Amino acid sequence: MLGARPPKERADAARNRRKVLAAAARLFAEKGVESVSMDAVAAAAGVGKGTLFRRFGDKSGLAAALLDERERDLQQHILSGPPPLGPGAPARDRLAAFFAGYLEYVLGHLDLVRMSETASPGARFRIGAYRFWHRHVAILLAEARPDADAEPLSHALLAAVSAEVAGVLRAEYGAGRAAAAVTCLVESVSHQPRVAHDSR
Amino acid sequence: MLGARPPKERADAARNRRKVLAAAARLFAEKGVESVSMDAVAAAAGVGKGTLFRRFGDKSGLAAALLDERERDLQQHILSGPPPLGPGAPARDRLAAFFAGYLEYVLGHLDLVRMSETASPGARFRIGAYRFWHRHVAILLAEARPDADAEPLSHALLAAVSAEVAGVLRAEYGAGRAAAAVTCLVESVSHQPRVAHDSR
DNA sequence: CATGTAAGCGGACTGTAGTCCAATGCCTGC
DNA sequence: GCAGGCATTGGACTACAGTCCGCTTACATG
Repeated sequence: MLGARPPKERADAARNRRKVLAAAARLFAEKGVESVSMDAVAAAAGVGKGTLFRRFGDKSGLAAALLDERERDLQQHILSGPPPLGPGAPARDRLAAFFAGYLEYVLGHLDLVRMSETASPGARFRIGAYRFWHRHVAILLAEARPDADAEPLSHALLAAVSAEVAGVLRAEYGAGRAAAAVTCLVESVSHQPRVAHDSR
Repeated sequence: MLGARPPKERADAARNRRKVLAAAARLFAEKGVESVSMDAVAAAAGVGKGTLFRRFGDKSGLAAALLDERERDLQQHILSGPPPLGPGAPARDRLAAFFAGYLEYVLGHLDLVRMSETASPGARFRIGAYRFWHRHVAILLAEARPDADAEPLSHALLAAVSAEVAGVLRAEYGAGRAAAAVTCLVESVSHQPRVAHDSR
């Protein structure tokens, strides 16, 4: 079986991981994500810098780890919650519900998500969670718009709810108009277009 | 009058600006944008680091300055070139033409554009050129979709052709499918939707 | 041409992300 | 219970972006 739990985590490693996450959560809440350095996190957690980086890779990895729980929550709702977010509703409605929910999630943790997406170039697309969202959207989109190329189109749609863009939308127009614009975008794309009028 | 050419540029300053731009262009072409440090640019140009930063603000500013000429070219075509990129075609067609042209521009200078957008957080939205593209798209969109909130929606559309997203699209699906997806997105959004069937 | 002055200059300095490797101590097999 | 191997550790180290400020020099003015 593939899920043979690769090796195993040593006890001191697990302890350090918990210490780091606790310290990071506290510091980020206290001083704001931007102004907390990795040195500060390491010092507050009482571990060395090397440990921090070995475990989380880089700053975006640390942010992703902190977001993990919230993400799983949304993922659960998608996989087995009530419609329209969960299964059972038409693809169009599930798409709209997902984007609304995801936008809310991003705006609720804007700084953390931004860091997880921008700390290193292209970080956003390598995070495991992004692959999940992309897959979900692509599957629904393929159903709603069988004429379109769902995979690249899904990346294009998800671009609109990246932390940077979501942040600008809310800052410039407020949360309400931001959400409405995203919904409009998603509904426009998930509608099957009229058949071309010169369809021979 | 406002356009009174604010102060004026000192001769040595102009000379240094040219030296920096030439050196940066050469270094970037030689070694790749990512692996050239600002120190290296300053050294190659024979100026101090302070000069470099005073003039261009930060690394994204330097990249933007190098892209300036190409950008003006596209802007010219939009403002006074032949349709559908220039004026004279229906808004929907102009939108599609703009996004196709802009995607080509981004992919043609991917590393430079990426740096201009990501060197500092939110840099993309502060660059003067972005404001121009956004304005252009918003005006066309307001015409094609008077029912929609054109300004935030334009940000959402432009997100799909950011350097990060465009790069991933081309890397994963090739330039052809990337362009097709962007076109599909834009056309979907710029089509007036069917009137809701329960329109009372 | 002489002079005042402010724009411009440059490089030392700071703070941060991320790397590296010798020392440590956890776990496994006996 | 013990020993030996190897994952883990931690902090010194590197490289880089961006700041600061005392010195220089181009230009306007008389």
